[in-house]
Amino acid sequence: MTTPPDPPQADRLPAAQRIRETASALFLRHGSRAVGVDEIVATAGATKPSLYRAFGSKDQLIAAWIEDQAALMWAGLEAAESAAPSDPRAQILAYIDGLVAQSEAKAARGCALSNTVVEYPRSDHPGRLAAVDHKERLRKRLREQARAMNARKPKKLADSLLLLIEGIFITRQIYGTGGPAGAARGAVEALLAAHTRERAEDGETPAD
Amino acid sequence: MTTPPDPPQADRLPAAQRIRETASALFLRHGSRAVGVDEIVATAGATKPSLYRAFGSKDQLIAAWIEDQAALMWAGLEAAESAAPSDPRAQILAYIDGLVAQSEAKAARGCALSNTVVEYPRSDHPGRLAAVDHKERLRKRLREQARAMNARKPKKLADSLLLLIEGIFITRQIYGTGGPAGAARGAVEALLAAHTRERAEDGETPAD
DNA sequence: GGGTTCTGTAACCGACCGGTACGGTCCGCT
DNA sequence: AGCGGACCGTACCGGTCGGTTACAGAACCC
Repeated sequence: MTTPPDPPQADRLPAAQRIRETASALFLRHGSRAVGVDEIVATAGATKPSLYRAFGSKDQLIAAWIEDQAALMWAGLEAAESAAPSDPRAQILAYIDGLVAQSEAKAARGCALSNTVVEYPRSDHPGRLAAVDHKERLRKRLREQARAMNARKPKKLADSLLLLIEGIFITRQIYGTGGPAGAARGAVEALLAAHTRERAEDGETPAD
Repeated sequence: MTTPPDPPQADRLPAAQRIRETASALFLRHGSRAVGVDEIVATAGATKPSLYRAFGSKDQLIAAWIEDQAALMWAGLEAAESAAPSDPRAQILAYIDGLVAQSEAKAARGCALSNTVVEYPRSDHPGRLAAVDHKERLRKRLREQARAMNARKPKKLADSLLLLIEGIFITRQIYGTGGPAGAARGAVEALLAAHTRERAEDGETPAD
């Protein structure tokens, strides 16, 4: 009698998955710090014990969310790569174009990974750790692509691109949809040109 | 008898000022969301009523802190401008160099304004409003400087610089002191060169 | 049919959150 | 001398935070 035993009951996803998806949506909209566990389980139509059975703590739920978001990030990168196989320059441009396009979406709120790093400055937070880890790997990947296109200073080029990419994410949050992201494509083209122009004056450390 | 009436009593700053300075330090280190009012007043050697009498609410204290941080930002910009009067190109480079240098400081945690925008996605937060306002003005100022150096597309140049500047701030938090900020100077030089090189192919909208 | 797995109910915890009513102390002014 | 206001601290408020417990019911598989 205590249990009004779940109205439809069937075709419902398991509680852990509902919680994960609901938390993802809420975290994206309001930031993981602003969303409480009570709100998550209430919105998901689940209960706190289910959350803690599946994830152990709110911090670990955040880490799981970060992994999901990182997977999306990698998917975007790989889509850009497969869109122009064996043309690293076109891959980079396609990736940037994708980021700019999604930053123009109404509800976009930058990069979940970067936001989490900002929200949790303490270096021991599991969500922050996961986010930083993926960002390091992104840096490596960009370096590989910079090398693949025979950039004169691949590390500098990759880091310059990283500055622009991260800039796209936060400026979206600061300036809204009409923000500086619109200049990203042109900036990337200029940087790529500067790093791959033939026989320039050159003359800095060859390791860059 | 209830009041052990303040040991030294003299030469102490007023409570409001102690609270403001203490809050600033704590907000910078841990983020304004992670710091509670109890921690602020305890660290400042003050009490909560003093905080609420002087600032009205925690949100307004955050807004006051943002104003302080914005003043520092403007001071940095004006220092760069007066360091190279009537040479907007050198001013931009000096400003970027200053940002990179301070991003290499041990305890640096990016830009307080940008961080606050990330921490408070809701558009009605007084701290966020103040931060966005100053960032808009920064955008205007960069456009003026871009025009002053006769850039071919001053708006695009200014926005490109903004992407790099914001990129410096967050990548500092993601990658630490050895991060992509080191590539900023070179990237800015490349962008300035691309926008001011004489008689290039040109051919885009003249309003940019 | 019996065990296992998954889930919800309901109550609870200590800590901390932002915020406030009230009373005291000290000062300058008249 | 006396008074008012600026300033500040003590003590307390209700609410919410993340996290936990014991228990009960439903569905599934053998």
